[in-house]
Amino acid sequence: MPYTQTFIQTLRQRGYRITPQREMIIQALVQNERHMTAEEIFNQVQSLTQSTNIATVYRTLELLVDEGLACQNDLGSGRVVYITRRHGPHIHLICRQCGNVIDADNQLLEPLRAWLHEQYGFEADLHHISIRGVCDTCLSFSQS
Amino acid sequence: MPYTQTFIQTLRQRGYRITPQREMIIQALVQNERHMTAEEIFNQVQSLTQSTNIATVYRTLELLVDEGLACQNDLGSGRVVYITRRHGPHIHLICRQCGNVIDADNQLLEPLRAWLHEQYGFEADLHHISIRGVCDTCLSFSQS
DNA sequence: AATCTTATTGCGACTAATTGCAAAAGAGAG
DNA sequence: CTCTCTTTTGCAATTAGTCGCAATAAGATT
Repeated sequence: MPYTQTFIQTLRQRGYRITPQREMIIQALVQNERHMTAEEIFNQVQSLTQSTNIATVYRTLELLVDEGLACQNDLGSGRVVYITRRHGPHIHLICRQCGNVIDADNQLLEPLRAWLHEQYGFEADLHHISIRGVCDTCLSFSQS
Repeated sequence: MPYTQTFIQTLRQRGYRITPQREMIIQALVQNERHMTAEEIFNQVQSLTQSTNIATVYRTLELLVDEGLACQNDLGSGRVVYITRRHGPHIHLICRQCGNVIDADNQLLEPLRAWLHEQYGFEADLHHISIRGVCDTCLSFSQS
């Protein structure tokens, strides 16, 4: 609950209007503390009140991402997932053969981030990054 | 032309059947030597023969990606683009505010690739990677 | 509390991409 | 060349996500 309020205060301070819809969407995302699809969030909000629309969920999530409060990730499931930035940063290694997702440590990204900033003035969002490839298991399969 | 044939031979060797549709799709992708959407490829193939379907284009492109012959990238335009892996590797820096795409050098990715392989046995596909963030111009805007 | 301005919402239409399934066709064997 | 087996295709339906626009409602002002 308190973190939900922090979220809402931040948005208010930045000049955005706080609507019941936005409150409920943020609450769903904060309380679950995991990757969620827009539809999962929509269903949770829907169970509280009928007056919500999937388009509003998408728009609110887009706002949170744009404001740097949430991360958006395509984990290859055919649906984009969202999570708050409160969650510790990590790399998602997505196997393009079996579809498995491995969570890797992201310490190696620090030099990359620094370099991109230095060379291109680009503030990279490496908090939750997805990298595609082939996993251990699938590699040994194709060798045998 | 010769590279198209190399492509086709590789697929044949791996047990895939070569159809006129696949040949034309591969040819379009190889000859253009740039990022292309599925629809662009479809239109080019369509101009050669009517007997093609957009679903086949998507399925063929998916095959090329799975077989490591092409790269798939979401550059934030709302449409996924494809390019052959013959093209030199690089990083796409996508600004989440203005949508601009900067092409960066990818030399810094080598240590990351080596580390992912060592630690997780994961063969990362860092050939054409997309990184989201905020660009130079948009950063200085928000500061002023 | 009433009014005003403008951001936000809901709706329906639309787009990009995927999927299930029957029909078509590639490639190997005879 | 024909037959057979299995992959691939085309089609139509479906899904995830976006967009334009009129109606609604935050939040500031009085």
